[in-house]
Amino acid sequence: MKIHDGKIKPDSVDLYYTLSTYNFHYWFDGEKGIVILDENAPIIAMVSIDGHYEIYSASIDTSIGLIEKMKWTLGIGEDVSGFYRLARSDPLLSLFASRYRGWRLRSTSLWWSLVIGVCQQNASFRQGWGMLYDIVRLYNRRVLIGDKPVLLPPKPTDILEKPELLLKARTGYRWKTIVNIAEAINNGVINPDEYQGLNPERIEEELTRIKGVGKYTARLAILLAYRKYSLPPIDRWLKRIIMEVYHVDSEHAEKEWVKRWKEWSGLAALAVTITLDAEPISKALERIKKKQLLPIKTNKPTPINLWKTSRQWTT
DNA sequence: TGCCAGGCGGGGT
DNA sequence: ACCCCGCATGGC
Repeated sequence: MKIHDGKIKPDSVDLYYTLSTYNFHYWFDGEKGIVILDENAPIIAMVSIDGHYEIYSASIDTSIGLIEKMKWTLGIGEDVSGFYRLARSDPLLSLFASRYRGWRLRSTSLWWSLVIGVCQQNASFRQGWGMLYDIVRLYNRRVLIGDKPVLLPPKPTDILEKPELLLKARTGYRWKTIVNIAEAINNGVINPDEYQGLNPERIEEELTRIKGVGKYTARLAILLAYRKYSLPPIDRWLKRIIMEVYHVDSEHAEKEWVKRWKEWSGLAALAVTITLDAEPISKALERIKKKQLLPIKTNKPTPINLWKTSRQWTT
């Protein structure tokens, strides 16, 4: 049932960029997108790009702080001027900084952030997001928003009840890692609610205790779930780009990145994938050489058009 | 068709 | 501490 509505002042935030980037068609339609405020209850906000929102909850019991949570999830009120200041004079992201200044990271729960990370392991952009798309479709968890059913990501317990669906979702050998994460959260070995106040190094330590979760996956999850940007998730793809653009060797890539981006290293890493359309590495390097450093119009799936292109992925 | 890709852990040195 | 390999899939 609807428990609240209103309008947020997005301020300097562009809600279209923020809601559309790295999203699927069932969660963003070009005008409205969902923001999950409580994945268990569940409590969901339907947010329009003009700032109007409606909050729906499956139960009457409604916790306070929902509007704050919604704003936080969308990066409203977050001061990212430091990031854009650095980006302005950066050879990779200066164009992005002027064109996509209103973009903010849209947060997801630690659980789902980790699943996102696992699906990027040793896979192309297309393959990884295809897995995520299929996971959501196959587990088919739904909640009513008004009278309309909306898909939600599966809960850890859903995974533990039907782990075999992960193979149907073509996650391959990654299925085991996803089960490990679900178990860790279910057992309380991992406590997502306790980590917001910890420093990212400490969270990374905790998360990498899960077998199959390494440095890259942990850092991507920390970035997406807690908006802590100081530890960059640097994969083979970004490492090659750093070597090319900043003229450093493989061993110094991370050091150079952090030296340049400081506490914004994680956010900058994500921005690079957006501005280069997550192209495979050889294409990405060509784009850099040709100074095509803004997203292009294409029918192939990219971070900014995934919400449109994923429509034709129906399994 | 046979590579190989936005990781990772394990086993060898 | 390193190096190196296998790993499920799908896309090219």
